[in-house]
Amino acid sequence: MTPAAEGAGATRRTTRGLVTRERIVAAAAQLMFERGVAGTSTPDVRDAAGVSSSQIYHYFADKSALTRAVIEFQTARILTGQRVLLSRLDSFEALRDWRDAIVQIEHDLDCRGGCPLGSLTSELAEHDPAARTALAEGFTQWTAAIRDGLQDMLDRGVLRDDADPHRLSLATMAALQGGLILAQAQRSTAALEAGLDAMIERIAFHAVAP
Amino acid sequence: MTPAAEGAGATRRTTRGLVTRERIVAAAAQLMFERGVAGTSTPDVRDAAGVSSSQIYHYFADKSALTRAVIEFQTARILTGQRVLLSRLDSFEALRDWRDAIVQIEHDLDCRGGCPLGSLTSELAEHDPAARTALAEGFTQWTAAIRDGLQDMLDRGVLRDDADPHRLSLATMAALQGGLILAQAQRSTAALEAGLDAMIERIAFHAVAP
DNA sequence: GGCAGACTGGATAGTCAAATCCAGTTTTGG
DNA sequence: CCAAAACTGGATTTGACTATCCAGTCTGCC
Repeated sequence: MTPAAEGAGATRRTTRGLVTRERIVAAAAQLMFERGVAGTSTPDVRDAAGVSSSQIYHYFADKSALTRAVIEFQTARILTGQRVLLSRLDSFEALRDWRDAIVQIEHDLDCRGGCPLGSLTSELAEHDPAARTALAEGFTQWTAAIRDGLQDMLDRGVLRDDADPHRLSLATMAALQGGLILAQAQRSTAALEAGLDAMIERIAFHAVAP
Repeated sequence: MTPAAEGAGATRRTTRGLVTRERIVAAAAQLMFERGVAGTSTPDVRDAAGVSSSQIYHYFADKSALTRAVIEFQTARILTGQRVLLSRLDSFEALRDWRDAIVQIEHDLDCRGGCPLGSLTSELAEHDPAARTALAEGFTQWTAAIRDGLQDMLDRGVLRDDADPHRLSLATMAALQGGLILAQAQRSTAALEAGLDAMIERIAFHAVAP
């Protein structure tokens, strides 16, 4: 009946339908970012997206499926939104620009909302296995983007051979996520700045001597 | 009518009542840690604590008040639970022991649950100001415990004067929180280990030369 | 231009949790 | 030991949210 559910195989929808679907996901993403998943009801999404209830269940099997679409949406949003910065995260200057941009964004938001993926993680990881997997994949891609930049620095001889891009990128992502959590709790970017700065300095420790 | 609500001023309860109250908080804390606040209903807490519904509302004005009590409970639990390790977090050996203990705990939990405070933060910070304040205070105390150990190392000449205990403790807490989030999403302690190791190495950078 | 099916809107079951009420029991202080 | 208050248990009310249903509309295709 409902031909699509989600996923790849099913009969594709019209352009108009896909636009509507995307509008629902975008509205849900915004609301879930602001209020959390549990704090976002389907009537809320309906009103914000300017559609009717049945449409949500036309495009998504249930709220859980919608949530998974939101995770993919946020992952894509982060990766494309930071593409300019991430694609050449291959020098200390670029690292510092990236750090400054993140701190600036958080500052502009008055430290509200944390990380779009991090917030979803603590809310969903333990009772929605599919969501947890999708979030893990999102973090993996994000971390990989950082790792690639560091690998590039290593290949170009900016970093010494004893630098481990994979481990450093994991540590950087940890500092970022924790910094965002603390920013949200304390309404201050101090921990975020300290965490990212410490990681950049840690990476700089592996730089070839000036 | 309900004389207590919570807080300091009101008529104090009997020992028996306080024990019951504590049993409710402990049960709620465990459930909220496992399933999140929204995923924990008052009937769940009632059953887990072995009390009846009305008792919960006898001791707490509403679910929000219970949640705040859980935050204080978890803060106290962390600080006392890590007291042995935190009280003398004043050498590199102690730092590594602390790091190992945290990784071990997370490993024993199969990376489930994240941080008791971190999980609550992303769920509550944006729609419960009192909870956000309580969480911020919890993080501040926890971070201060780390900072005191680093300050001690600085005072004893283990660290050089250019080390900033406050900033280093903030960065360490960020790496810890982010590491726990990533552990929860990826069911692996890799990022937690990388983050904490990087911070310890970062601190070691300030050590007086051997 | 007209038909099949995709798409939409609002109304509505059915479920579950938050919070209240009240009758009965236990504890505490004098 | 006795009264007053604290405490307990379960039933109940109220409200909100998830998910479904169905009648009507719009779109794309021939």
